[in-house]
This record gives sequence, structure tokens and C-alpha cells, in this order.
Amino acid sequence: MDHNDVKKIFLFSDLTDNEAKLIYENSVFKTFDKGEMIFFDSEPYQGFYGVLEGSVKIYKISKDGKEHIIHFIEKGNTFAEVPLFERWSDSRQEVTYPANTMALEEDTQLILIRSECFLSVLEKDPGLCMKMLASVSKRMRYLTKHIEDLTLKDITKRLAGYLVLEYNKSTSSASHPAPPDTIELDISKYDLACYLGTINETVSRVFRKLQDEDILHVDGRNITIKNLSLLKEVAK
Amino acid sequence: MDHNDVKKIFLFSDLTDNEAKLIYENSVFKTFDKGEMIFFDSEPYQGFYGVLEGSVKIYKISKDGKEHIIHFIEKGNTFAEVPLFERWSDSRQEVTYPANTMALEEDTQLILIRSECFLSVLEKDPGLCMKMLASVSKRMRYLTKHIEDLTLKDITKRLAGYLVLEYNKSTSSASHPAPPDTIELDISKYDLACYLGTINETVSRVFRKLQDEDILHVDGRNITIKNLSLLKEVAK
DNA sequence: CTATCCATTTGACTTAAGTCATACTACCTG
DNA sequence: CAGGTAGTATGACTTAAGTCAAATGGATAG
Repeated sequence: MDHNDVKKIFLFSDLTDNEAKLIYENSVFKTFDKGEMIFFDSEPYQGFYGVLEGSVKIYKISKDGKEHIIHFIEKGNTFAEVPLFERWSDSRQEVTYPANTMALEEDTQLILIRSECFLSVLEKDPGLCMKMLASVSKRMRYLTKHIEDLTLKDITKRLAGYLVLEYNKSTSSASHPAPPDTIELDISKYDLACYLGTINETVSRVFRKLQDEDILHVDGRNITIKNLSLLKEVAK
Repeated sequence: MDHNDVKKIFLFSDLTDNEAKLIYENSVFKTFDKGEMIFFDSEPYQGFYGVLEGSVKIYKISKDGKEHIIHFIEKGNTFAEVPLFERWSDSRQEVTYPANTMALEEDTQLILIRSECFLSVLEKDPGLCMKMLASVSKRMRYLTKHIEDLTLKDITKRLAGYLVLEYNKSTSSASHPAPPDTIELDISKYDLACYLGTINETVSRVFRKLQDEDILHVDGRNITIKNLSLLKEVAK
């Protein structure tokens, strides 16, 4: 672990060595087991995190235990930046984390960047500011789309849309030379349900329906897409 | 209209005169009628807007005509900043507005700030960058809460929550010296329904239910809260 | 004053998705 | 290899909210 690990976070890739060292020296590196909590909703704010290895889910839980996943955060990305700027704009305010976060994989490695240190770097580096704005904006666009899906689309459309996105991800990454039209879900079906704003049973039924319509074939976490254009049509 | 009008936008209140003049000279001021469109979903991006007078709604429409309101934006605030930074981070990208926007009041006055000019000011003013980050973060926190409400709460809770917030707004503003526990809805019940992720009829029925439970009294757009603590309890 | 219009309300009915109970499957672990 | 467990699937049923149709009521123009 040295200051070059800091630069593995996309947001920090353009930092000067001095900046990276400063952040490195003021940060905490932690490893989490699969299913381990990183922080809870309404816990006092410590700083924001970057994912060095593995992935996490950001989610809310209702009074009666219903869970909804807002984001999955993967390697290279940051999360929980929002309270940083809330505190900056009103330092009297006691800020808290906006949601719960849990590690999704074994040996998920995170870097915790402390607010004070980061703000001091940020205020002197307009380029970093702009990158931060770009990063936050990207997430806002994504949240808007999420809201749109949740309110204007039924669960079949939402699941189809999710699968199309995953399919695009897997074909654009170099891991599959000749894409065999099969995607492997990288989350459990429970998490998938929570992400789509529904429950296990409904996801199960929608998968079955799409299978009966010959659009895809489900074998555990392996989904074979038999009719991509129809799947895209369903998602609209 | 002069460069001091620019400073009426919260985000711009700390600008130097020179900065404000630069923005003033590169901006367009427009007045809209109630119900008039400001921009459509997927229209090519021109720049972001600030509300000088009146208010607007930001919303999405589904293929079959269902509407969902994502934000109401009021005097002093800005909207549609997201595409600005998407273009900044990838200038080849042809960016579009993420949603539809419509004026909600007669003589809604807006300022349209062009991307190029604003980015040039922003890159040289770290203070403005930080304010921008704070403003965008505030909206992100709000979007997260919106998602939480939509997925984890039924419509009764959502309506109750909305009313509690409106009540707090009206008592904190100086307009009512002795708050008579009455709030006046500043939007139509149709818009309220679209904001809560439901339809007219359902809002109507929930209002009736809350009235029958003696929690509030509805007289057109005037809502008298008869039992605030119970209303807060319902919202949880 | 009456006609028209729009927003809202109400009632009867339908439906998508949630709940509950049970069953199946694969996989660890002792 | 038996037995437990977590994840998933299926069926029967319930329910919250949406749809459709009709009534109400208030505002405004002629």
C-alpha cells in the first residue's frame, strides 16, 4: 500500500504525487468480508470511501424490514461524498451517512478519505473539483433514471432493462472475446429484487415468464439471451 | 435587468462583479407562461437555468403518457446542471436534457446560462466550484430520499410526509406570524399526484381517509392540520 | 343567469404485485 | 452420506393502487 493505490480511484487518477501522498497519509485502508457492514444509515459522518477491490451495495431499509438498493459501487469508484459538501456549506450541522452500505464480495478493500484533509486538497485544485462535479453529475443522471424506472415502468420492463445493461457491460469488456450471449449475474437474486424495487418471488416469476416467451434461458445465475431485440423491446 | 439579477441566484450570490457581468452578458433572460414548456427530454443541451421568479417542474413521461415529477424548482435555485459536466468530461458526447421542464406559474422568469461561458468562470473560481458541489449534493440527498419514499412507503405515508414538509416550510417562513395550522397547496392535485408517484383519484381517496381519521381537513387547496403529531406518525 | 369547462371526487371493478406457505435444489459440514 | 442451510421456485390467496365511468362543484365567459 502506498500513495499509488490512491490513484487507482478514478477520481484521483490525475492528482499530483504530493496530493496523492497527502491523501494517502490521512486515509484509512480497510478490508471487509462479504456481507459485512461498512456504515449504517444516520451514523455520524467520517468521510467518503473509494473501492480498491470488490464491490458494495448502498441501500435503505424500511421500518418493517423491506430493503431497497440504490447503488452498486464497483472498483475504482467512490461513494458517500454527499455529506462532505453538506458539512462544508454548514459546518454547525451534524451530518450523517444517507444510507446503509454493505460489502458484496470477500476481501472488499476500501479507502476511507477523511473530510478535512480532502476538502483542503479540493479547495486548491480546480481540476479535481471539476472531476468531482463530473462524478457526482454522473450519479445524479443515474438516480434520475432510477426514479423514472421505478415510477413509470413495471417490473418486467425493469428486469429486462437491467439485463440489457448487463449484457452491454459484458460485451464491451474484453473478458469475452466472442460473446456467447450469456451473462452471469454478479449479484444474488435477492439483491436483484431489492435493486428492482420488488421481492424474490416476483423476480422469479418474471424470469419464468421471459423464459416461457423464449426471450431468455435461466440456469441459476447464468442467463442466456435468446432474443436480444425482443428483450430490448420489452424494456422500453 | 442587469448583472445584479444574476446574483439573485443563490449559487451566484458570492460572485465578483466581474464574474457576474461576464455571466450576465452571456446569458439569456426569458419569461414563460403557466404551463409553457421550457425544454423537452432529450433535446440538445443549451445550458442550465436559474429561476428568478415563479417556479418550474422537472418531470418524465412514459410511453403511455404517465407523468412523474422529479423536482419542483423555486426562486433562487438552478436546474439542469448535470449535462454541463457530462459534456465537460467527454466533449465529443452529444448531451441532452435529462427530463422535461414546464413553468408552473404565470410570468416565470428564467436565466439561461450558456455552458462555455460558465465553465470558463467555474474553472477559475474554486469557491464557486465548492458552492456548485454543495448545491448538487443537496439535490442528490433529496433524490435519494425520493427513491426511498417511492420504494419503501405507501401513498398514505408519502402524502403525509409531503404535508409535514410543507407545514414546516410555511411555519419557518415569516409569512404567517401565528401559524393557523393551515397550509395552502401551491400545486394542483394533479401535480401532487404525479409528484407522489400516483394518480388523481388515489390522492383524493387518501385525503378523504386522513380527513375521516380526523387528522386534517381539506377545503380545496387549503389543508388544515388537526393533529400534527398523528400526521407525523403516519408519515414514518 | 346559464352554459361550459376544468379540476376534483366518488363508486364499481380490475390488476399487478405482495404475502404466506410449502417445496425444491445445491452446497457445505460434520 | 445424512442433515442442515441458504437460495430459489411455485402455488394459492390478498391487497394496494390503477382503470374506467359518472357525478359534483366551482369558476368564468357570454
